[in-house]
Amino acid sequence: MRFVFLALVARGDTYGYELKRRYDAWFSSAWGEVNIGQIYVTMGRLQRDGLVTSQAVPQATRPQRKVFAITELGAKALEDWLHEPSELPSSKSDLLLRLVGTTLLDATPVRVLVAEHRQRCLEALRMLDGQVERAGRGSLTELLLQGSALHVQAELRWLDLLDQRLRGQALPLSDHGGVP
Amino acid sequence: MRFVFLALVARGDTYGYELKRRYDAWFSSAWGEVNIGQIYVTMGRLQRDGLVTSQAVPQATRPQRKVFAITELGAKALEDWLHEPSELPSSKSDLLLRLVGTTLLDATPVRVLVAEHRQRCLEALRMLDGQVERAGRGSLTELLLQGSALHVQAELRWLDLLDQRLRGQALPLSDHGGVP
DNA sequence: CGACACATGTAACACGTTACATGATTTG
DNA sequence: CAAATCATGTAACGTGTTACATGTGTCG
Repeated sequence: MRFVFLALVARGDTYGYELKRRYDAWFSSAWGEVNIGQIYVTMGRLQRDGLVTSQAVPQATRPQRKVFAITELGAKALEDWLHEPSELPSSKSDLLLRLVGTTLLDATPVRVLVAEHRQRCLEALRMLDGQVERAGRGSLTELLLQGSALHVQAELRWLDLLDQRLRGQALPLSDHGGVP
Repeated sequence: MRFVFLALVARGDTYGYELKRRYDAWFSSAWGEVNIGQIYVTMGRLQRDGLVTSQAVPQATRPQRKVFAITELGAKALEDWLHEPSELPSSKSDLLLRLVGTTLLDATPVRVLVAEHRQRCLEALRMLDGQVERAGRGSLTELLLQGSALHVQAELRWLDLLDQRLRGQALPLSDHGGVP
């Protein structure tokens, strides 16, 4: 997130309130609106780290603005970040953690939980598809939503794997090395 | 994570060091070993929140153990957590954030970055497949690794979508509402 | 007057993560 | 003796998140 805000500043000096407008213009339809407080927190941290500077700009009527500008250090950090290899998607999704939890408890209703999770995924997928259609063709929003949809589909496939196991054998798992 | 540890305690009272052994027995092949420090931090927080209690158990020779036990509150919290609807996979993957960053900068080498990202994903997928084969058939490890693989595949599909766009039009994105 | 948009900010919390400190006991 | 193992812990950091405080000017 910090780098997203840094990139937004890199598009031209701004102050917090307009930064929120920029963010929302780009991302609100896919990610929701950003909490204005978070902008000031994040920008404060970026400034602390020397990636941006700020300058107070008084205005005739309205309260003073604090205009942020990216520094050389910031531009370099951004550049570096863009070229770093990205991390793989986290292997610890919320869904996966909960099913792991169920397994650890030897809780029986795994099948039920899996079914419920699948329902929710399907539901989410329907919603995402609806949003995708409403989003402009070729828009960033469309692309972001498609990304989400693909990951939800991945979870559905994973649930299929789980189901196969649950059908095949009584206990789904076995490699815990004998420790209780 | 806190709930994973809580579930491990729910399998029977333990102390930190053995908790690490349990965790590693279940998860190290898919998630790597846990840092021992994290266990004490997490257990401390669980205790602070009343989800576990601890009791010092002196030993003949070795240093004293601090044995954790789950409380009623903890058992309830765990139960509740298991039945909560899980969150959708985060729509803000590291990869996605970086490509968004590239877009915001109007950086030209999007194609290059996409190609590099694809290489890394393919590479990761090969590694995961290798690990899956090495993992026991039907093991938890196998299931976790398959989950990761599916999400990497989702990212690859997303990269395909991106590529289609990059081929189709000069600028990949357009819905930023006209704000700079 | 009161509500609303503009504008900035802070304090606090949760969570994960790691580097480091401490000390005892066993083993080579 | 030195190193490894057992065992516990803490201080600090990074990051995201939100609830709240504060103030001005405009408009109905």
